[in-house]
Amino acid sequence: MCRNCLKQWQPAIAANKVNLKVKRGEVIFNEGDEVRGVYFVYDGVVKVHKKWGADKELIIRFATGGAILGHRGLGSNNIYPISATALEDGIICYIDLPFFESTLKVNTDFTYNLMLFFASELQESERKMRNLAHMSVKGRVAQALISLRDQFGKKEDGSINIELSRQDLASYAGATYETVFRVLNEMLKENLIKTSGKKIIINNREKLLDLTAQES
Amino acid sequence: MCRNCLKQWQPAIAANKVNLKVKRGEVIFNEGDEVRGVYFVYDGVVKVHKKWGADKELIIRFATGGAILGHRGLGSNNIYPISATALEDGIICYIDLPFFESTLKVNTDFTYNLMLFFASELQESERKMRNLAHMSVKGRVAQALISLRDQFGKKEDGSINIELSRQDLASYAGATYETVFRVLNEMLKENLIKTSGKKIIINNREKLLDLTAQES
DNA sequence: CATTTTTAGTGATTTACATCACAAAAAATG
DNA sequence: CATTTTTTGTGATGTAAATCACTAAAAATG
Repeated sequence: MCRNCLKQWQPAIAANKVNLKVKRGEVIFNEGDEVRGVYFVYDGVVKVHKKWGADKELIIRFATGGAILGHRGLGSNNIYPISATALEDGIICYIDLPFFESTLKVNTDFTYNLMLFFASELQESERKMRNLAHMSVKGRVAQALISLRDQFGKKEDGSINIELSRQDLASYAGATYETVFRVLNEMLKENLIKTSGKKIIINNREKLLDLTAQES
Repeated sequence: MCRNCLKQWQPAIAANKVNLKVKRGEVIFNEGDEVRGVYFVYDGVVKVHKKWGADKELIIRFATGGAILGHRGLGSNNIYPISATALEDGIICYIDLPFFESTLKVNTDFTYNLMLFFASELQESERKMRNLAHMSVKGRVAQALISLRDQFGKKEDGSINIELSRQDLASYAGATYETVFRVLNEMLKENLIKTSGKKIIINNREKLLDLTAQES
């Protein structure tokens, strides 16, 4: 996505970007920080999350391969509304705001694509909002597993190709660790999933989908 | 916002737009409908909402004066993810998708502004998500009242310049009618607000804000 | 490799909120 | 203007999920 621009502009990008190596657990930016630029995830996985109190958080999304980070700080508000933390070692490309803005002005196709990307993110965000408002934890966990499966694919052994801590899974589903733990146990008993350590294998996608669709 | 384009393009807009009169309660489009164009609210108030089951819904936002509607259907997905219903009689301007897309291609400044608008909507949406996940109903109602006050201003008598049914207020706060009703009663007792029919006056904005900020 | 720190696992208890089940008032409708 | 329909007001009851309060296992760290 960083490479969605005019060919003529590429040298300028190369000159203005800064590649950063990040380590597992490293905070890329924090909500409340002043916005100075945008980031692109070159390698690794980054969680985008909103904190709440001392130890509660809600994971908004996971950013990988080429995804833009920190764009929510664009426009009037010049502080980040969310935080970004690396879940594994990776490489992040940083572009400062003035240059990014001129990039947008020059590469209108890029702006157009970015706009479309935002529209789809908005859709996703609103879907999640409704889920939080009206779906049971079990449904939300089912939804979370399916989303993870869709975004990250699966390994040779069939397990979802990302290993989250139970706490992160809970934050992604918008529930507490304990409740998610219990729900996972239920799902195990019902043979919908199989776990081993942090690995999770989806056995019965259909039934999981059913859980996300039911009325209450 | 519909008038954010190049002057040269205005005649084209005038030729392509269709003005629709809508009545209170009229559905402008429904989630699941095929996307054929975008709408702008010229006059009146429109609620943008997601349905859930037979009688549950979550109100995402209220659109007024010049706001765009239905843009979430842009891009790959060609069905509306949300519904839009008029809350009062008003005038809606409709522009079909092909023309809207060419407008975006020609008016790059407009596209840029639209992108910024989406970024801010995304921010707002994610704030609401976190609220739904971690805030009490009381906090969410407080937040809802403040948002309404900020968006619609107040009348001469100090009441919020929009009259919602209790059910709509509940759907906006993401809770049930009964719970919101009780919460409003508490707020009345604590002298944070004053009501008369559907009118709501905010007496103590500070304390309402406190409610939205507290930990649990 | 011993020890601090983090993550996982699990029951008991509490509570915020939804659900149910009504009555009364207000608004819409023929 | 009488009557159906919608919105409002309010208690009683149920329950999903948070909170609390621990033990056990893994990982990280010096």
